[in-house]
Amino acid sequence: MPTPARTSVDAIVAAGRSILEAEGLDGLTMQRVAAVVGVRPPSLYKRVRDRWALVRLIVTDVAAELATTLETAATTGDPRADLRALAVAYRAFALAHPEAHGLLFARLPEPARVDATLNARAAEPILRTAAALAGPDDAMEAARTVVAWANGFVGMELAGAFRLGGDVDEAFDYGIERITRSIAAVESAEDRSSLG
Amino acid sequence: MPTPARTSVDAIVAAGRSILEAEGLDGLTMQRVAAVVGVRPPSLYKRVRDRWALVRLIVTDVAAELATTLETAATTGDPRADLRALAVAYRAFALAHPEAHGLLFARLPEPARVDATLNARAAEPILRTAAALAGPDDAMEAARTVVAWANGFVGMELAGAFRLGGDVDEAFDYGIERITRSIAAVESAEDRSSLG
DNA sequence: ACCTGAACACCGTTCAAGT
DNA sequence: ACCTGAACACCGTTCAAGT
Repeated sequence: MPTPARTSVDAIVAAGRSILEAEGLDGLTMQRVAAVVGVRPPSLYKRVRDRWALVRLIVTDVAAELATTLETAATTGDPRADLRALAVAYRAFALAHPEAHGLLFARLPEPARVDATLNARAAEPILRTAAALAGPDDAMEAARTVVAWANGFVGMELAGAFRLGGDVDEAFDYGIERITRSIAAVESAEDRSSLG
Repeated sequence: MPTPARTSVDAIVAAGRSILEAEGLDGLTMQRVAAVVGVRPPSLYKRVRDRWALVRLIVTDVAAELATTLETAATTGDPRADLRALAVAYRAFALAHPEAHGLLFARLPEPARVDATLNARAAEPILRTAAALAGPDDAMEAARTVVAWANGFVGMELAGAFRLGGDVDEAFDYGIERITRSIAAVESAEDRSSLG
């Protein structure tokens, strides 16, 4: 006799994300997840293969949310303004979901790695903006430079690595401004005057 | 009746580092460490408070090694060449010790966090070089821009995040060159000609 | 079909008892 | 002093038995 489902993959992923954010990856246990969705731990294995598969589902969820956030962040049409908006949106996302963001770029075992196409979707707005700024030939290198900087910046911020004083917001502003300038194929008038 | 010590903190840390690099943080268990150093797990608690304290000792060891590596990397006296040398040395260190490097910037629980003074020692060569290039007023922001970029770049490289094709070495070269140029207080002659 | 208790292998950690 | 076996609480995972 069939029994009605008492939970769902969506509920499990949602519970997992909230536990992850509250207690970190170590706190994300199958037992905690089961307790939150209201089943016994063995029942989770009807929906997800194992804990790493659950982590993969969570990371995928986070990556999709980030991709959507970035897609809606670059809207002005001016590549310089768009690049700054992308960096600001990315940083805000990371600070709002520190554990989830950490997982996005953590060294995870193969079964927890997110699909490459999703990776591409999140990268697309940056790649497009970088191409507009640096020209098609340098687009990939320019995009990687921006992404590496932004990723490293918020990663260090979240890891508490900026411990030598100074204003972190100021360093962020300085960074995005200099990097934008450096990957631009042609200097703007302001660049020349401020460099003089 | 006193018993001769059968292991040492140094041996435990060394074993821990080698297990970490071979099997990742999840594989770094007190049981594996005990087996490698040749004692039973409870004996480890005579030398380290708990597993996170051991992680802290390991991270401290790695950070000290990185600091020494960076200190000996910037030697030409030319800040542009030194900055590139620092970036190259940092990347080589990270690629040679991927798990250890990952730990260096991971979101670790408080008891595993490394001492701030060691942080400062590792940052010093970069801060000095950035100051020579960007001037004293922008030194901190410039150093943070370089460090964020380098850290993000190798972090993404190690996490397998560069999956859209293109040459990763080329992106690294492009990045360090553009960032160096962008934080320099005064343009060099080559900058002007290549920007023209 | 889905859920569960029981079970197994593993882990971190404590502690009394050994030398 | 240091080391150990035994023990406890916890974890991931499997599986036969329930509905």
